[in-house]
Amino acid sequence: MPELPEVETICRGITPLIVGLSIAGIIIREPRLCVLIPADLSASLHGRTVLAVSRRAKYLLIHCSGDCTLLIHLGMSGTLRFFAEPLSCERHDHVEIIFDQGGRLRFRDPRRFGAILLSHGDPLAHPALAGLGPEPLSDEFTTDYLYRRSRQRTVAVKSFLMDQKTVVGVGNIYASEALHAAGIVPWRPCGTISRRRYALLVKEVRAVLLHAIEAGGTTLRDFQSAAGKPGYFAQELMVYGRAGDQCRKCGGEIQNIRIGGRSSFYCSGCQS
DNA sequence: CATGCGGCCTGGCAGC
DNA sequence: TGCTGCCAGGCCGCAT
Repeated sequence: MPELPEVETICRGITPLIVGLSIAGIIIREPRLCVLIPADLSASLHGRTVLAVSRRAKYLLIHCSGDCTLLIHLGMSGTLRFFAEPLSCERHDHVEIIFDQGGRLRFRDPRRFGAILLSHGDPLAHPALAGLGPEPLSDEFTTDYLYRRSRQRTVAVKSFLMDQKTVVGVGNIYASEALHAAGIVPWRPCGTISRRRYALLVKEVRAVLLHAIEAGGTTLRDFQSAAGKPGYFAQELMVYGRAGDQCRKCGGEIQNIRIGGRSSFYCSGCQS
């Protein structure tokens, strides 16, 4: 589910709801998601105040008092929702953070590919975050950077783009979308792409992500914001999930092939 | 080192 | 209706 726009949507959604609240406790029903055992996690968080919420790559960072940060990854199927009132929990409601002021943050993740980590000190130095590439919406993500990094490499440009060491936050949906917008066929070896085309790709990656954030993310099946609302970018997808349909730009037929084990969508009319 | 693939999990859906 | 197989937004570790 969640690529950068979805995580950003959650981040913006929960920030005004939980900043300033203090943590009364944490309920962990599925310990496999957490690196720390429940008792340790609970002890580490109890009594701390939420100072800020931010996003790095596809991780959500909940910054707490005492130099302690909760890192939450939503995996493929995770959602994070805030409830003002206690509600009975459902299947796959694995973790819940309860606040002294009332309200609770609930982490649901049917496929359990998500993770909850705890960082002391600088969260960006945490092993989960330390080796990641630049943020696509930052100044570090430039044509030169992508061009230089891709030289002498043979991986498909789509896999290159989805590699979180290249650039973070771009997953299967937005990689297909950005490559379509840039007119680049997804299987092209990344080392054979010109600087000029990378310039366009950088621009289109940024554009598609910003556009998706504005729409509140893409809801294919179960993504929802912290308030439980779906994202509206699905209706604006140009290629993802549209195999056999007409390209909205050129009328060609959208193709679906597998690259690096992932479904990849493109239009042979617009992309080369 | 770079690349490609299987595995981790469950649910939903198409096809029989 | 019910079963089977396949697919799914991510990422890690292993074999080549």
